[in-house]
Amino acid sequence: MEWSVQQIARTAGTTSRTLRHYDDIGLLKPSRTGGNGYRFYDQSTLVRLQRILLLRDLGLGLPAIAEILDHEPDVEQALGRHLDWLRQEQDRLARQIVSVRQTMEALKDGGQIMAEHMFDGFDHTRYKDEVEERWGKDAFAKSDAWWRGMAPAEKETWKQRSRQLGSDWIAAAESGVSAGSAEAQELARRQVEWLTGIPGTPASASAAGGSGDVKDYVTGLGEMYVADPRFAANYGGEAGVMFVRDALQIYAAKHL
Amino acid sequence: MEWSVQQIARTAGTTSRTLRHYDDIGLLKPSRTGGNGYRFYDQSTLVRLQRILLLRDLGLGLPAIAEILDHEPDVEQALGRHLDWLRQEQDRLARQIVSVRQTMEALKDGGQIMAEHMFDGFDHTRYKDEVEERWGKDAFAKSDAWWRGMAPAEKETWKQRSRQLGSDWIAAAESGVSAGSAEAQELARRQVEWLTGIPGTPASASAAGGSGDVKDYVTGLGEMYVADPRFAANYGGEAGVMFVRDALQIYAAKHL
DNA sequence: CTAGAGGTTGACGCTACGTCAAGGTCAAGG
DNA sequence: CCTTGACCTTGACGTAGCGTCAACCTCTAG
Repeated sequence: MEWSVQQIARTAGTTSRTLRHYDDIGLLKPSRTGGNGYRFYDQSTLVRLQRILLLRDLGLGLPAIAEILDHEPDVEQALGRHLDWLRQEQDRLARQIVSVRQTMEALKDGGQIMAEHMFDGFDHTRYKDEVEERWGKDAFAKSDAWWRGMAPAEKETWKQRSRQLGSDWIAAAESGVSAGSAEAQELARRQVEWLTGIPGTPASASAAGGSGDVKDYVTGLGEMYVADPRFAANYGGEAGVMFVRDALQIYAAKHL
Repeated sequence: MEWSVQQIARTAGTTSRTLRHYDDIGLLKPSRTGGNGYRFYDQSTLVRLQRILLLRDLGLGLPAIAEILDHEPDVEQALGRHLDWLRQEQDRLARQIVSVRQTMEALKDGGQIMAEHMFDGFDHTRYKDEVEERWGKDAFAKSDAWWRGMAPAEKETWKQRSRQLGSDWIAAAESGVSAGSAEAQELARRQVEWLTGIPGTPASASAAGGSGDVKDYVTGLGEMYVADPRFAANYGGEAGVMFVRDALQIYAAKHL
């Protein structure tokens, strides 16, 4: 008993194109090929096809399926790995769903937010809670008022400096220089200088006088960067933030 | 102020290749192109890039992103649609996870299961609960014993008939003939004949005598096919099962 | 003999870039 | 002036799994 492509395709619930594809990649060869090139399939190939389709429905890729069918003992191990992969995908989707909903809420709160902050990589309000908790409500209020009072052009310049600092840090970290190098220390100096411009922080308060607070503040900042995953994204991954932290620590010990 | 590809790429946290791609597809054109072909970007293009990357991180496709950025009012609607899509994907993954785990458990229970039933498209035990609930435990026990007592070759023949019937139904449904046509009615006859071979069903009990039960049974069978999504898969989708149901109903009314 | 159904082999299309390959451009140093 | 090295350019292939023509045989039934 043997069948043509269409017959097999209908029986198994797939298409002839799929069968030709499986033939091409060597996943499922016809049991016989006629002199006219026609493909014919028998029972054993049909069974193999149905195994393939079952595994495919479970979400496995064709190479993985070939692996399983050719080395049967690995089947449970392979399924286990696939299960892990499926769970990872679900987690990823869960995170994306949260992000999308947060974005939508932010857009509802004020359409302006989008144009001004949400989409330009410098969301000043996003850190409200942390700033308040760390440095007091007063600090955030001052800082916020300062920001809102700024002209758009000034804002742009400010944001630009922030971004430039970030990318310079990344470039330095990737270049492989040490955290104590002159290059890194210069960046640390710029970072502190930049911080001095933000009102409500110990750095700005002591811009003139200079107190021991600043040292702790700068050192603590580095630790905070490392602990908070959002900063990792801005400083080129985990290695990047650790580089920033070390550079700031060394700078604080030497100069503050 | 303008920057080169690499500078923009580092600032925004992406690669120059991505920028060239966005240029190619028209998603993000450089603000200026030098006589030497070099791409240069300014502040506004940088902002646009950052919007693009934000939306990309939310999982949107590039065409969707272009849509949003070019017709801003649609942004929340677009995000809503995207959210729906993300949820659907999560559901799909959830179903796959369940399937994979079931398969793994089935493989643990008896490695034989795989070779004999699980993978050959005729999982006789899969319907145990439904069969018991519908026709009583006795019916399932009989049916199961009958199946287990069969020689492999006989089993193959039986499964073959089942598959052949399935694909013939699909072919008939797709050919566009009506449920009352001679072709469909012949299939219905074969289906009833096939059912007669399974012990423990009203169809087999009355194979000789013929009682009113059979009519109800066959009619009910059609309804069950329609209600159960697993059958839809075997009969070429929703339209397919409806065709089968109608054909069986007409046949039962005429001949039983 | 001629449809018509069904078969074949290419080959492009789709997502979003990664990854060579081959070759200009530009600033700095010998 | 020439070289080196960093940075830029335009192709073009590869990826996963087929869908979808296109152009062209083959077989069967009327």
